[in-house]
Amino acid sequence: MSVLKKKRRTYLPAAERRDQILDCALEAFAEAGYHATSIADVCSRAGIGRGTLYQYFGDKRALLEALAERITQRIVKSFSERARLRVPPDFKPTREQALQFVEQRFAEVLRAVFEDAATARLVLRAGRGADGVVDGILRRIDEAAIERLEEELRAAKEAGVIRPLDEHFVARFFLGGVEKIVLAYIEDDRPIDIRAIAREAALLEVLGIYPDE
Amino acid sequence: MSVLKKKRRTYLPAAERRDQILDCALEAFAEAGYHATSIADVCSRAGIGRGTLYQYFGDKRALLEALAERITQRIVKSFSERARLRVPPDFKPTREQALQFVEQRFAEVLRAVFEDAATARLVLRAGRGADGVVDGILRRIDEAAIERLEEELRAAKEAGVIRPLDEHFVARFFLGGVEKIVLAYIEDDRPIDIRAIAREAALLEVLGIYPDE
Amino acid sequence: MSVLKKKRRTYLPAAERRDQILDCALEAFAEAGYHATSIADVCSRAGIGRGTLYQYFGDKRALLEALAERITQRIVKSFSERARLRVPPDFKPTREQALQFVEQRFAEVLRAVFEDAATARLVLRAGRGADGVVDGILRRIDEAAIERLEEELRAAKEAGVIRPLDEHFVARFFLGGVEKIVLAYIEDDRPIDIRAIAREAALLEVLGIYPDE
Amino acid sequence: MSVLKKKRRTYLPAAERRDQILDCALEAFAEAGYHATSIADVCSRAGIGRGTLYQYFGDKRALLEALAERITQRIVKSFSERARLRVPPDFKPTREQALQFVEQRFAEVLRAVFEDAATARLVLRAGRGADGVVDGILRRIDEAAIERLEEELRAAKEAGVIRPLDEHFVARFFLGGVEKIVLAYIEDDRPIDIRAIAREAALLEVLGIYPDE
DNA sequence: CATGAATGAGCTTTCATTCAT
DNA sequence: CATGAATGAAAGCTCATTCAT
Repeated sequence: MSVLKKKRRTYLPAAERRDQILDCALEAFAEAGYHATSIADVCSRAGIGRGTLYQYFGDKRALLEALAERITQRIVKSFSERARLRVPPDFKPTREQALQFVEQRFAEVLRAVFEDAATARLVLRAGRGADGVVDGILRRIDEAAIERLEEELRAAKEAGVIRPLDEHFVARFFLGGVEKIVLAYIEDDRPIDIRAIAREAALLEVLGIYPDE
Repeated sequence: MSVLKKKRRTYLPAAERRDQILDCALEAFAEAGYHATSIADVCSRAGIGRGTLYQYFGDKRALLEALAERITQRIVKSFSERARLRVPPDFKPTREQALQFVEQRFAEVLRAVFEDAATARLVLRAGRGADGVVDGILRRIDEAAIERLEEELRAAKEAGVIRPLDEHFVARFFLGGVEKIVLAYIEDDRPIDIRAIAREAALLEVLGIYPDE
Repeated sequence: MSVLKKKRRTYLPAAERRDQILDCALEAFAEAGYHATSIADVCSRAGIGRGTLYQYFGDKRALLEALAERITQRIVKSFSERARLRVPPDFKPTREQALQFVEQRFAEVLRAVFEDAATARLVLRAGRGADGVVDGILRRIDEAAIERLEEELRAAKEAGVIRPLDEHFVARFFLGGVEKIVLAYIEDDRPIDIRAIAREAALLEVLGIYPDE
Repeated sequence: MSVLKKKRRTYLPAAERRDQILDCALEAFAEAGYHATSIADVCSRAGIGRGTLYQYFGDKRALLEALAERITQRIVKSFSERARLRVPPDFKPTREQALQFVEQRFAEVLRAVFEDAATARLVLRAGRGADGVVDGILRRIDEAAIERLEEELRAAKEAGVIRPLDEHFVARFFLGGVEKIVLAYIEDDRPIDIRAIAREAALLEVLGIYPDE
């Protein structure tokens, strides 16, 4: 009778439904934050009943954990697919070569973590302080990125391509810098210009701010 | 009448009571995060009834806002007390001079924002993603710091003391780096070693990672 | 297709499937109680999908009703198979004869109702307070037993074999006593020793506690 | 404006409020059973908000536990107030004396446990099978009564006033009988005639069913 | 100024039941 | 006959906020 949104029941293979729910949860968390998002919000986005969500995720936290897990997987995979830095003996890159290399490396990390604005929002803002357990998971994402950067720095240092420095500190410091820039993009709702960020950050990392003599 | 430890009702001048409540709130938020902290937590720390708190703050968010405000004030005051960078014409600092200057500047910012671990926790973690409005306030703290750094960079650039660069980007980037380092201290529950952080960050800022020729 | 332990779908004639489901339901209810048992519990015990159960039973309560019905049937049948007490005129049993008779009678009732521990659990504990309607059904089981005992008492009284008494009261009272004892066995998870219970109860019923003169 | 039941907020001393809630809960549980009673039911009976109930009881089970506790207390108190059976040496009661004594004893127990119909309902029906923990508490009530009866039987046996018997069995058995009778009253919604029950039960206990010679 | 009992909107979660396959 | 993904009413519970004292 009524033409109103009675939204016929739809069936989906389990794996697809799970992914769909995760997509909706990501969207919702990114928009409003974890706490401000209710299970009902996520479900209505997904066009499912509340009970359905609970067939796939034990509770609200599990949803966020699964989301974080999915991101972690993507990053780990992205990193493991690229070969590690191999510096040939006695290779002395020019400044420009060094710049390009660093820039590429940054871009790679950025693309993995901030593939889309929603994920960036989740990792950098919506998920923080949400819950002790989830905080831990999000931190692992950072640690994975830091570790990766660190390895590269170590290789470069050993090859004498960069000056001696505390790789862990530097890796963390620069990831922090990059994240802060990404955050600014997010907060202004601008699309994240990964290439530009990577370029500027590389310049900074390689040259510092001291002028050439 | 009652001889039981009924925690005799205490009276305090309004301003003092307000400050005391804020102190307790800061403590509580820093320990458990904004959402995980209940009004009752704050009140019992302050040794007051729940109604009393509401005579000083309209709602829970107002508490966080007031806290952020207090921090912002401190930073603004701290900054305005220090003279702006004045570079004499034709002054060419040595690298060491530049380093020392940058280090001092970082230390100053760090001390203002991360004076105590609780405040650092609040700004960097507990307050994030807590609430749209509050996020805005916390962002203002960052913006204040960035602006300050930016001004100095601009002055230095105009004096030709540093290479040409996008001051806003650089200021934000380095604040992000510093914050990330501070966050690591917080998460490991180590006391924040402001001097060491400032030194390392200055090195990085001034020299980058490229080796001397 | 799938090689996974997908528990191949099995087909059963309706009557058999129905019985199997009832067996599983009895087991589950006895173990955890009616409310604490979920339809899913019963189904997984039976190795069937949830929808299947609903082809045999309209709802959860119907399951319990069917169970109670099955027990009632068994008791009624058990009783109707045994001849009623026939006291020959002018027969004066000795005490020992009376005792043996009463004991046998108790044992018979006990065996019918408490044939297995699961049924006993259901009737005495798991089903109680479960649901208004079901309570009524369980009560009918009791009433059947009471009625049976009552008839025998009446016959005995008319034959002058026992002292004058309110048969209904006595029948109910002694059933209550016996049930309480069985309950104690159940709660301690001991196997129900029907013979011993019947003996003690018979002694009590026949002799009371007053000493012989 | 509206004259509708806006039910002005009422304040009560904590102890009174607690008792009032317990009274309402007893009433509700007795009428509908534990599971079928919702927290909202209890609260609306008490004319309070749902949150108020949770200031006094941690959760729904705690409500039932408190109720059981209150009953246990009353029984224990009632028992401890009465002197234990003291049989003078060489005392041989007549049958009638024995009867009167037993009758009094039963009446006492009955009055303690089944003071009001609602409590009787709770103990015998509404609370059973409600929840593992509460079942335990209700069982303790029974055990208290059984223990009491047992002690008296033991004293009587030692004095040679009754025949040798298993006191524990007999105590439990007779409590079961009495409860079953009370249950019948409850289920038929008749007022519990404690005096009549005690009389009949005493007759049965003392004399059994075997006729006088 | 201070209190804490009272409140109820709103959230998460469960689970008996339905139905497209 | 059988399935299990989907459902949503209904429940328990939390906690920021109010207000009579």
